[in-house]
Amino acid sequence: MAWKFNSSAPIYLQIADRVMTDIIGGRYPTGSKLPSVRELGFEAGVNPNTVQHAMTELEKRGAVTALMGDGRYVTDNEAAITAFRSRAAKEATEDFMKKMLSLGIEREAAEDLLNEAYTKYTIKED
Amino acid sequence: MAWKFNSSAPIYLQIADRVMTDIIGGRYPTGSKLPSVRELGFEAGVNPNTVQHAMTELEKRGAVTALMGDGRYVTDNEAAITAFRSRAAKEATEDFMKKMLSLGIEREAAEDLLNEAYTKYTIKED
DNA sequence: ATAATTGTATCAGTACACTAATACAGTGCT
DNA sequence: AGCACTGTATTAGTGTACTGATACAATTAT
Repeated sequence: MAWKFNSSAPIYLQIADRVMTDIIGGRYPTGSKLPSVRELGFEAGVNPNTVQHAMTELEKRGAVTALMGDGRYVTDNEAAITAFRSRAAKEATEDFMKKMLSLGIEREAAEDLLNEAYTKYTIKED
Repeated sequence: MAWKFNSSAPIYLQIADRVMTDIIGGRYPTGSKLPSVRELGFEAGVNPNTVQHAMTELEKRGAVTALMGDGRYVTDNEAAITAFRSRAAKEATEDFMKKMLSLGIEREAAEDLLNEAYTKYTIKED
């Protein structure tokens, strides 16, 4: 099934972010082999060249390494991935806080909303 | 001073979102007059046509109304703005929660990070 | 009426994301 | 050696965001 893309950002960046999140979240484990650009392109419903573009981005960030003729691998540097996770989490958290403040929503109300969201999500999952 | 834009999303949408957030946050009060497209274009450092595009977007959402030859006004429908705020807050909250979960960060850790962010922010402000 | 300010529309040009097709380069398997 | 798989590169074409210039339309103030 083709992935869902947001028209407001370049597809290659959305692919890069998704794969990056999958790496950080452990769905592509440390040192594991990634699907080929052709495979991912088929899965996502985009041209392999677009996936290639996304992967180049992830190499810039140091998250993956390409081996000519072999494939592409998640970095085996566990510490680096931990650092990626910390950074991504911190950014997401601060962005969330700033967004809520700019909407005129104070700390307590924001925490209440978050609790509500988690509760609703948890109930759904049980 | 020109606004800061993220290269990964169309500028007109970033302008639309910023103005929308300013409306919801009360920096453009209910029923108040917005800066002209030329004024905002100068302030943001973009072409007036780009601002026009952003404003058309906000009109689709029902947040602003244009009066030919006069100017552009925030809707005077207080309830609608409250609804915008609730929706935006809910979306931001759920996006945050999903992002943290996909990063492999559980509820408690996420709440800790949020508390940390607020504490740090509050200390800075005092 | 006239001037000034507003929103709106159109046109041409630039930049770039994305597609598509194709070729080439390197590795591993048989 | 040969095949199948990988990543990489190149080229051409399409769509669209954005700029810039310009013109027109409508309202308000003088």
